[in-house]
Amino acid sequence: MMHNLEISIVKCEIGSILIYSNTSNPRVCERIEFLDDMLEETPENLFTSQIREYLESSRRVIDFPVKYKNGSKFAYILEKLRETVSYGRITTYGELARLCQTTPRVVGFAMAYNPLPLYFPCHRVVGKQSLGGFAGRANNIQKIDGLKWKKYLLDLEGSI
DNA sequence: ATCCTCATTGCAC
DNA sequence: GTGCAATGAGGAT
Repeated sequence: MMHNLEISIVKCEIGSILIYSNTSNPRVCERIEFLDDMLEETPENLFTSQIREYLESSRRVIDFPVKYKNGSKFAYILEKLRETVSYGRITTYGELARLCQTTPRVVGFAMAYNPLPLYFPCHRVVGKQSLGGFAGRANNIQKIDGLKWKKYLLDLEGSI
């Protein structure tokens, strides 16, 4: 399942961002996760520098090489999100669902399974009446305060 | 193969 | 207000 992945770590105000990349050529990012704990940072690389620039507000688009399972409805929804909702903007589950010809519920599911948050900016998808949710984990069993991260990212982008 | 889980919304009563 | 249908994919068994 998780065979040859290397973990890079960037710290921020509220915790750590974990970047899982493969070790083959070319190096691509396969997963991004959030952790409430403050971990030791790893040496700088393409992935950590982009994340750090984003956190310092000098970068608005994460565009390092990634790999994810495409061709599914979920992947389509994530791709549509990435191409239509730019930095500092937000949308709702319902709006994105209309754009993708599905239901808001399914958009929520797609966000919950997002393996590459920040690259696919799922934090910019909010509920009609509330902020909605935020899992912040693609696969691990760590429990984090997801909403705290969603608010942090939206605040960073000035969307509050 | 079956069951469960997971970040929603709008409409009917 | 409450109830419910719509409805992808992954993981466990």
